Amino acid sequence: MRTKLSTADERRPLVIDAAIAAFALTGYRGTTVADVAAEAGISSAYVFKLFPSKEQLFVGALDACFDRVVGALGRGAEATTDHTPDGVLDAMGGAYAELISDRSLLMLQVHAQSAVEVPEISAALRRGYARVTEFASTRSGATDAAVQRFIAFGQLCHLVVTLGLEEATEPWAKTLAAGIRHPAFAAPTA
Amino acid sequence: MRTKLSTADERRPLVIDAAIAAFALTGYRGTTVADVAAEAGISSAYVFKLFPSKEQLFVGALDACFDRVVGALGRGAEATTDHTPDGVLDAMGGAYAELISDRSLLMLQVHAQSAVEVPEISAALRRGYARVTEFASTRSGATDAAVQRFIAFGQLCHLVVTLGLEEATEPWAKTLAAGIRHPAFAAPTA
DNA sequence: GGAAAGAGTGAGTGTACAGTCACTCATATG
DNA sequence: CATATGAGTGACTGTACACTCACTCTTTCC
Repeated sequence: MRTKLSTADERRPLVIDAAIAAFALTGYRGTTVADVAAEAGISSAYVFKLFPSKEQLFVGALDACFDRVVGALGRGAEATTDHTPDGVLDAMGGAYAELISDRSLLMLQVHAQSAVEVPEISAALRRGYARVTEFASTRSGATDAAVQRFIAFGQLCHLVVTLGLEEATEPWAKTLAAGIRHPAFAAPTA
Repeated sequence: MRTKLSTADERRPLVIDAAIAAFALTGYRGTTVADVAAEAGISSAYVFKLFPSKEQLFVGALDACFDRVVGALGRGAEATTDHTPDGVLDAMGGAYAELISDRSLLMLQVHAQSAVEVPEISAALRRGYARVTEFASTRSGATDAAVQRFIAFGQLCHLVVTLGLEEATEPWAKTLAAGIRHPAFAAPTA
């Protein structure tokens, strides 16, 4: 049979996945709803039946992105044997590096930061960073300074990946990328 | 007299200024050439006489942005009395905080990072960060690790300003914004 | 004065895109 | 079978935007 119907509630998360992938490539303004629809394998008209607007679709993708980030941090923290605050933060960093190996989740955050003039997106981004910061803080028990440093190097990681500096050979690029955990070197999760 | 002609070479840098302001608000895709033209007080047709394309206009604005950043770092380094590597880096940080007090230069960098799928913009951004990193490194004489940290906290600063966390009261926001030099507290340049 | 060069614009053109609508088809249930 | 519900779409609309072009007005220089 040509058609395989599923329910809207089943379809929505799949469209969110497609939205993460599509928006990660070209950002909020640079990506069309038709792009997302194509990635999801449905018509764009149906995307608008599942989500009220492009804006809400992006917000849904961003929320899902932070769900995964927090989940990864939690799993990283779970897996480490070094239970000192710094040890836990370090394990979270490793888990994050592994999570973002396909770049989509990372680029989505970068693109969201560039769409903060849309109030709903700004709010979602704040929500997301609030969750990440609070989780890193309470789960690790690290000092505020250590948590701040953790996030700062996370942001540096975004820059490094965005500019593709992991494979660059220029000295300045190596300075910035030093020790940034490349997916290939990421510690196994289990 | 109604009209006050100036030469194209005089006009171009003014349009660059306008482009920095306009693109800073809504990013590369979210800003129209008409927005830039309005900011510059000329017609959009003339913007296209002065710059070959919107893309080149954005690249011009981005290059000018990094000119100013490097200039500010240099002036900051010049002004400090603490000539240790860390002292110089710190002075540069203060100068940067002051420079970005109007947010335009900061937001332009954020938006550029979200437009890296445009090759020319990606190249300009790499050029810019190369200049900043190399300058910070050679001018301060600091270790690679210290320079990396300098840039990492610069990126954190971008996040803090983008999300407006300087004035936020939530604990997580204070954790991220702690010690980020707010323009109001920036050290005087001279 | 007059001609050349350049500053600057109004009015377009072609295209792309968010969102809508009327519709078709599949499935479920009595 | 009949009818209702909901999945899913093709074709459309209105608008916005990058870029062009033919044109006018100003300045300069002989």
